[in-house]
Amino acid sequence: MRRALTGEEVEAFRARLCAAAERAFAERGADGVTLREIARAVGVSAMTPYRYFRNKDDILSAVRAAAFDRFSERMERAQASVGAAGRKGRAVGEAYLAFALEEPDAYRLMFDLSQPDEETYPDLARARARATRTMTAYMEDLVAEGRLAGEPKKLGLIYWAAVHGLVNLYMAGKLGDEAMLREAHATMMRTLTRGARSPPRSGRRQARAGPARAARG
Amino acid sequence: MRRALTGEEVEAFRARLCAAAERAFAERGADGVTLREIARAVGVSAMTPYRYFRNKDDILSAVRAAAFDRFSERMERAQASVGAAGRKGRAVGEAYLAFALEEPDAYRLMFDLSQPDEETYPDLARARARATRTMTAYMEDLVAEGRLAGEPKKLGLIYWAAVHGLVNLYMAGKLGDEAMLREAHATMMRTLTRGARSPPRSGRRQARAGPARAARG
DNA sequence: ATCAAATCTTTACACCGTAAATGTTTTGTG
DNA sequence: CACAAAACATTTACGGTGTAAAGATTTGAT
Repeated sequence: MRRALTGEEVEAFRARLCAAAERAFAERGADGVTLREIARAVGVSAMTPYRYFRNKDDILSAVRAAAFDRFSERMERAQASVGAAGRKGRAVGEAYLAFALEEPDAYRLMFDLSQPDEETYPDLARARARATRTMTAYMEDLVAEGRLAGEPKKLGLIYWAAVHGLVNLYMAGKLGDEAMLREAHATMMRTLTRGARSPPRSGRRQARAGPARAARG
Repeated sequence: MRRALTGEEVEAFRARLCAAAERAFAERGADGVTLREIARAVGVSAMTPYRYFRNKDDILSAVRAAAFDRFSERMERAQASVGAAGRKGRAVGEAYLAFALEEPDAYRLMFDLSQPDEETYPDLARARARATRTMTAYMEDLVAEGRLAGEPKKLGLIYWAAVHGLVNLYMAGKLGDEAMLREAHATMMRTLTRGARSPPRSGRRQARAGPARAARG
């Protein structure tokens, strides 16, 4: 019988299809893209992609998962590249912005709420969960060192949500140019950090050490 | 010749089409909806909607504009319903959350970045601009009263962006249930407000009066 | 050489958006 | 009343879509 493709070959072809799909999505948006068009770009007949992906949503979810993974890797590298916990916040924030600005189409795709439920795409769910973990992980250090007060996970989500919202508004054209985005981001980070630094009742400078229990435990 | 429809009649029919479109969008998402299906729902032939809207994007943009207007009205009512500027922040924040929770589909549609550029849909652009104004307007009062320090417009955008991001994460399923969202929202508001309250270098309680110049002009 | 599985292509179908042609109703004019 | 014509609505037509099913082709094992 005809030799079955090795796992590597299959992966390579899936990657080629994904690459073509990614380019197409970047140009024409998720729903403006055609499976036939992707097939043409790869130089294969219209139905061949169905051998490698269940359907169009499947290929889309693969592209999205890959984007989440690139994102996570970048965030993880940003965290690893600085030693002091106190500088991780800035490093992560800047990496986040850099990703959104360098890969706006990927970013849009990642957080596009109108895309199908990811419950049926475990790879996408996994990639997304990793991103969530990455975005909240470094908060543990910051809280442990007493630089921020609160529940680390919740704090991480709040920071993440805030920046995510800012990028969204920027992409919707409500924030002017890139410089405005950067300035708003800096202000936002400063504001959040100042607000999360001290315990609720006292305005004094926060001591450097101590577990700094959260206000609402 | 046949009597021309009055403006009211035209508007009424447009409204019926929009209502059907809105329901359809809510069930199947913006791109999963068919013009023919909308026509069927209204009980009219497949091409009739083209008499009332240029094309599918046109009807979609009308639905989105209407959603923005409902949103703006709600925010404006929330601001008008409280007298003291100091309570406007909470009122607006709660109204925002209430809208997003009561009309999640409308909310999703409003902020769907994968929808076509609104440059060609002036009604949508206008409705969106009104929402932006509404979301930043009450910050003027808060800064004028010395409750917050900074440039009001930028502050407003930051608050808005933060809440928007939180709702986005919630809708992406990253925030658990509604109670989690509300708690995260409360924490976020508290954190932002504490961070924006005092001038940068001093931890002392902010005086009640005074123009409170922003840190960066 | 033949077989049969793996791979790829072609065909087929229902549906889509929408342009153009066609039909239908209503009303002012003769 | 007849009728032209405008306004409104429908039908038809076309190229494109996602994808199921059938057909064709390749290729290692026998």
